[in-house]
Amino acid sequence: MSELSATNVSATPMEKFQEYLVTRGMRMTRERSIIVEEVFASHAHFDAEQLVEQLSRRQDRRVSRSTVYRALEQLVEAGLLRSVARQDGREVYEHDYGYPQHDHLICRKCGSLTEFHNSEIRTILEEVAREHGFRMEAHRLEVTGLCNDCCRPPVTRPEKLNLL
Amino acid sequence: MSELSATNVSATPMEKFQEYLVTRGMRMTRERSIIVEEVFASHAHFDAEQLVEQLSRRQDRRVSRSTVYRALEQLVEAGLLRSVARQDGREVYEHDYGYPQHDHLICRKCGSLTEFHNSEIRTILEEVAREHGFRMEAHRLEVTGLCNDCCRPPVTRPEKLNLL
DNA sequence: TTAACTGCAAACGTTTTGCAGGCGG
DNA sequence: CCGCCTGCAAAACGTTTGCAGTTAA
Repeated sequence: MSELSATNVSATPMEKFQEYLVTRGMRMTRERSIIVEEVFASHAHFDAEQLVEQLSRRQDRRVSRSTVYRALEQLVEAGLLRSVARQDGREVYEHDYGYPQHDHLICRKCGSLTEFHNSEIRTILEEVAREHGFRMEAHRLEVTGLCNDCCRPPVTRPEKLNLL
Repeated sequence: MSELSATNVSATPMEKFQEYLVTRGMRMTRERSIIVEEVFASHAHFDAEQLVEQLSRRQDRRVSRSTVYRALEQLVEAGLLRSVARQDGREVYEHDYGYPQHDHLICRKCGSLTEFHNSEIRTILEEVAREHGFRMEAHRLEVTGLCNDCCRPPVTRPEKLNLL
């Protein structure tokens, strides 16, 4: 029962981060708590730049870019966030903690990021890892192509109409 | 039969690149051919920096960093290379043309990159894409964790031997 | 001949870092 | 009060780009 804290799955992100910090002699500062609050206020994908901008609109306190980058690294390490893709040269993050495992369809044209869930993939990867004596910790699967909206060919009209 | 060149799968990488270039009014220069030669001389994964360094050791001609970056983009576009992962902030490339589809196990400790093949994954992704009306063009699957060698705990010797 | 290509150096955008002062526990 | 944390500015990093001269076709 002494391991309860280590396996507690019902804690809030803030509590989980707190736990991560204290077990490493680190501190829950005002800046870190603001960042966690902001990050978990919505479920959207985001990159460092977007987070910096969102934070700059808050009135409670300014958080510097450096602190944001440092916190993102810690949140990933703590298992609260994961980096899921790279877009326009920036790392894209999303909630990891308390959010079901999934992967992404990335449209190369409009940049849209669509989540999909398929449990077989994880099963296959576990088997593959076992075969290779590899201890899998995470995976990142980016499926690129054209989304439903961008699939439609650039021709505005079918050839048939040109018969006239 | 007029489409032979477009569907020719037995051409060498050099020939295929040549074809890509001419159909776009581009030219097969000395630099580009040296790069293709160097890239397809071995089957190892590499990044731009490594390629630049390899090329700098050649005696036939110096190829600038800019030209390397420009060529890498073209080789990916031509379907000869694909970027498979990102390591230490650098894009990692490997042969795409004439090489069976596969994914990678990436050790976060030693950085080793192990290929594995699993045809089910592709099948699943095709199905997922269909369900979402997504036209899949490619996928990138990075499985991170600890490789066989790095799995073993950091203890250098069993406690037993310390009994003496 | 001429337009695509190259090397150079400088620019670029993201991310990291050294440091002096601030502040949590 | 110790030492972790912050903001700042500057550095670092991989990559891209403008340009003037070079070269393939």
